[in-house]
Amino acid sequence: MLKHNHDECIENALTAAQEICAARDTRFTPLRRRVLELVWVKHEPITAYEILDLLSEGQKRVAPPTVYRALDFLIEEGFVHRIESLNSFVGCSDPAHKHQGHFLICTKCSNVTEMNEQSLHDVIKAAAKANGYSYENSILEIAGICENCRN
Amino acid sequence: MLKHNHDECIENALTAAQEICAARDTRFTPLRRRVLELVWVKHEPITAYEILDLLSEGQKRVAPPTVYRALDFLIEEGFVHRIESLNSFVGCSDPAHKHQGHFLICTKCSNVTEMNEQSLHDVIKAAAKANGYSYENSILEIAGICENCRN
DNA sequence: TAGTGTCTTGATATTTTATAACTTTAAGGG
DNA sequence: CCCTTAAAGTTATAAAATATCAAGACACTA
Ligand SMILES: [Zn+2]
Ligand SMILES: [Zn+2]
Ligand SMILES: [Zn+2]
Ligand SMILES: [Zn+2]
Repeated sequence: MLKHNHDECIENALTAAQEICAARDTRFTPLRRRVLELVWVKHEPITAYEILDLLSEGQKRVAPPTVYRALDFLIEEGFVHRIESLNSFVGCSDPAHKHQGHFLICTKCSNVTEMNEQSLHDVIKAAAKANGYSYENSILEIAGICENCRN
Repeated sequence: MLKHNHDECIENALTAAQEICAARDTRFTPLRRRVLELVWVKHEPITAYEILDLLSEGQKRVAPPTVYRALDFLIEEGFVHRIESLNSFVGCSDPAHKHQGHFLICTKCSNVTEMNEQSLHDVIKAAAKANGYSYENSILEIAGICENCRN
């Protein structure tokens, strides 16, 4: 992840989510907002139980369903993606357009880059069709070393 | 999965594994053989605990590490792939050449088709490079409906 | 404003998936 | 046969996710 103002980064994500929910008439409750914020605070994949720990700081410990339900909502709305190979979650870089995320994962620094490339989607859909399958969705998670870490 | 003689299917997988291990001087023990057989018996992804149950039939119940260690070996040797999105395991369709598996998963019948297409690998590697990442490995799991189930 | 239905969150318990750590057994080389 | 190492057994626990029921918040309307 290149240098950036991360506070602004978080703020943008929260504002975008707020607006999208208003437009869709879905409820961006304080809890959901807080969980989305926590997903963004760490600019890396975060696990449900890490979120749970952060959420519990300075108050009665929350239970797992609280976190999982909020994550379900955020994923459903397209604000968060799940990284299957890491049992973790990341904020979506393009929440305005619901989509399936395709990811690059750095095995050194754990940073994740989301690829929003139509051509990649097209190739994957074509592969499904070529093998006689209809296409519903796909997960693509590429492990490698990011540019920063190679220098 | 099209009609086929599944007993033969299993037998082929076991024979191939046996020969590859002999060539590599790795140990294809009775337990590992049995676990590989169980992975193949169900021509669908199978979970570690399903294997555990089958393995325990008619004898003292085996413990999880027994299964997970056998699976680790089989994956390492390239005889089995893990399906991340299902926490499950499938036999590899081309064990002679170690590789990363790319899969089509039918959401109706749960059948899985392994794609061994170089062009797909090339596109994925190119996507990594285009985003500044080196390539180590990748998982691609496409969900859809197979040809059989659509008819 | 009280009643009603729906969505959200809280709370408790349990299930599912996976690994750590240590012991015992088996295999292979001299 | 002795020694070393790899494999399998054993016990316990960690990590990830879900089921179920209760309580609260909210909006609609009667
Ligand atoms: Zn996204
Ligand atoms: Zn990196
Ligand atoms: Zn394969
Ligand atoms: Zn099918």
